[in-house]
Amino acid sequence: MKSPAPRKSRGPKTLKVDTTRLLDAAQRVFSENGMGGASIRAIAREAGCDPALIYYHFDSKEAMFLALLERKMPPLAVELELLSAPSNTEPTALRLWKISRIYWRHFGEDSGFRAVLRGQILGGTEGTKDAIARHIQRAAKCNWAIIDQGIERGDLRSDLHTRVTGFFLVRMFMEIFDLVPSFVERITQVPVGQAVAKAERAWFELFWRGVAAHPSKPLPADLFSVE
Amino acid sequence: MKSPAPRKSRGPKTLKVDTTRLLDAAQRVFSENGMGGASIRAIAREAGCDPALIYYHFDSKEAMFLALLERKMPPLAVELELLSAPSNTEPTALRLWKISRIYWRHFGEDSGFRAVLRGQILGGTEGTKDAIARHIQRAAKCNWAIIDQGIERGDLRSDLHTRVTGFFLVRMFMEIFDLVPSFVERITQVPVGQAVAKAERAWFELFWRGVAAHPSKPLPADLFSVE
DNA sequence: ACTCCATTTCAACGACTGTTGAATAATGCG
DNA sequence: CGCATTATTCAACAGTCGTTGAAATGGAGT
Repeated sequence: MKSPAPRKSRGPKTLKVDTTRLLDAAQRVFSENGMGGASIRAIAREAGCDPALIYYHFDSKEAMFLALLERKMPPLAVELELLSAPSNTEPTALRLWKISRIYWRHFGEDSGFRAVLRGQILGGTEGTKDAIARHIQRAAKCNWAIIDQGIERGDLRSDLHTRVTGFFLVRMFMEIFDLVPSFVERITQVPVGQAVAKAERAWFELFWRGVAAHPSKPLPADLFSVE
Repeated sequence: MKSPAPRKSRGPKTLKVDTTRLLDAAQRVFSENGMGGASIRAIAREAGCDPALIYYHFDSKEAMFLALLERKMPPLAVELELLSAPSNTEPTALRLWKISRIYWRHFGEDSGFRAVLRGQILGGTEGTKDAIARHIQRAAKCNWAIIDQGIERGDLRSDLHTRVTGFFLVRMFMEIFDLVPSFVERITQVPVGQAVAKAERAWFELFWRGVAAHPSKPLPADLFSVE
């Protein structure tokens, strides 16, 4: 005997499912499942509603991704813009390290979202790629400014190519977040524990020696305790 | 009036479709479309046969990917093992640079395949992840050996962490191959042209300053013309 | 000539995808 | 109360995917 189809009641629920709640669900699903498993149906399940409801709030899946991007990226850029203000006279090494802390706070635990972002940069629609580029450029300009100011202040080598140097700094941090967990477990057989944190510091020290005008001068003592 | 279904003849064709031919097709499709677009049907189309034939030669799509991996990785490892032999007395900087040339020869133009590999490392089945880890480890050991020998010979800083340093060197080259084309076009608005080659050299110079025991000693003059 | 085997195609299965149109229920307003 | 609006669900469409079982074909061996 089949039970007579326990249909959910239609019409507005007491707990309204609005745009924000859908984006929260989308973010969780993206973060955990990455692009592959992030289907409309999975997001709807996470939000506790029907897949069709998503199309009441968004024009398409792509539009939802863009809305999520619009929600996640500007706060990152705002922090970076604050850090990169020319009036900021903190040591250049500290500012560069803070760049990575900011990226960590906004993207560190979102490995799935990073994977989606990467996938869309490489193979999204033109509209999506343009939107991503605009957001990344806004953040990247801050990194470039910090590097340029570092050169002007005599802290960084004057023969650096600003843009490619910024790319190196940030991308390697992202790679560490993404891949070190897998590599540590399966390839190096080093205890997982603090592997990511150790790799971050090793990378920053290497980077600093590579870009500093006077690499033998010691880094600020409490640099790596900055949150 | 529908034409009477121009069926292909069954049975062996004059041009036999064997394992090699299927792997060739798979490699082309992986390279261009990445994992997402690399369906069994697309590979079959590329090989000029029916999708079902693939299951005559391979147990599953995963098995085909593993076979492709088995065909692509060992030649890379062999080249690296030759380069990392302790009897090799070439300058350490040259050996490190040659590492990147080897990776370039084997993976440089295979952006789709790199993407697939990355995806499988992060989200493949346990069997696939193990197989990939075995291959990567074999190659990575060579890089570690070169770095260790560089330290012993006094060319590299003695406080380097071998494994993480090797990770940095290779991963950044891969990132450059993958992302610089997109970034150059959409974010930096620098002419594309030789951007990847320039980034490669900028990265190697930064890396070398970061790891060398005496970074002020000039690099071998003709380093970057090595193929 | 007949049989057997290796190779190839066909047709379908079930699952999943993004998306849409219609039906339905709760709410706010006059 | 009646009505329009808003929020929600249902059922389906057309497409893709990996995979499978059965049928067909050509050639080799006897």
